Amino acid sequence: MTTYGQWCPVAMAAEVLTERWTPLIVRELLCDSTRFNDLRRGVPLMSPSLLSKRLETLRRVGVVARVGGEYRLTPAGEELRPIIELMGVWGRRWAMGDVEAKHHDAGLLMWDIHRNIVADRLLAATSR
Amino acid sequence: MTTYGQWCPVAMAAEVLTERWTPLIVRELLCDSTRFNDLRRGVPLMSPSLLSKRLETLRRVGVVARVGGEYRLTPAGEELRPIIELMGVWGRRWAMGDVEAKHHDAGLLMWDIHRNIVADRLLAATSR
DNA sequence: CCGTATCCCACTAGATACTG
DNA sequence: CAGTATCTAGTGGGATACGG
Repeated sequence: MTTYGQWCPVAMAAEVLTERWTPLIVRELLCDSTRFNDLRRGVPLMSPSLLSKRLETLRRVGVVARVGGEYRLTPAGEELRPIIELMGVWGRRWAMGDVEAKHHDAGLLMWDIHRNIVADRLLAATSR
Repeated sequence: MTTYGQWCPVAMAAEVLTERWTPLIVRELLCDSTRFNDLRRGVPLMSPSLLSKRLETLRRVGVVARVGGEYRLTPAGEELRPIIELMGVWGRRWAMGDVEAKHHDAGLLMWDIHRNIVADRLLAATSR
């Protein structure tokens, strides 16, 4: 977790949240996955060693706590919920097929189509 | 921008937002920095070539548009505002000195002290 | 079931210099 | 002012195999 060298709250949050896979792990934890292999099933394309490493990082920064072999969000972790939820709202609106909601701009539409194609290809590999 | 291979809105948003420096660039754009060198001043530790690359990525995914030599957020970009703002709230509460607001847990407090020390060291290098 | 260890390569991003 | 080019070191993370 490299720092940004800025005394800015956004940067602080970014240091925690913008590591690869981390928002998805938090999403799983918010959905009450608590065991290692539960979490794995939520991010099946992530290697177990990396998941382990991320959970350790999250523990170190105080977002996750280990309670009796379970991973649980701390209060600080729980308060990431609105951020993850808003990310979901944004992603659905702007990166997925929620075309009705957005402006019918040609550039955006092209991007949307592109993203759908990519996603379709990947859909074969995963369930969620 | 590698994908997560998940048909999940959180993952879609994460693909855009969790690249290094990106949330800070969006923060600057939300504060009405529009010129390249304005943005640079906001992220002084970032190399210009990387900033250029990030802006191009943001343009490609439809978050930023170039209007007459200026970088401006699209509607999709503008709708990232609540996410960045919440990141700021979280960062201030949990990663900076807003001790009053959090539980007086020893572990968290230690972490807070640690973070402050790190930040103090970095404060010499940057203004913001 | 619950992880850790190891290997290794692609790629990221930092440094620096340079140009219109 | 507004970027682009180049170069390289380091590391993040994917794959795989293994141990508690």
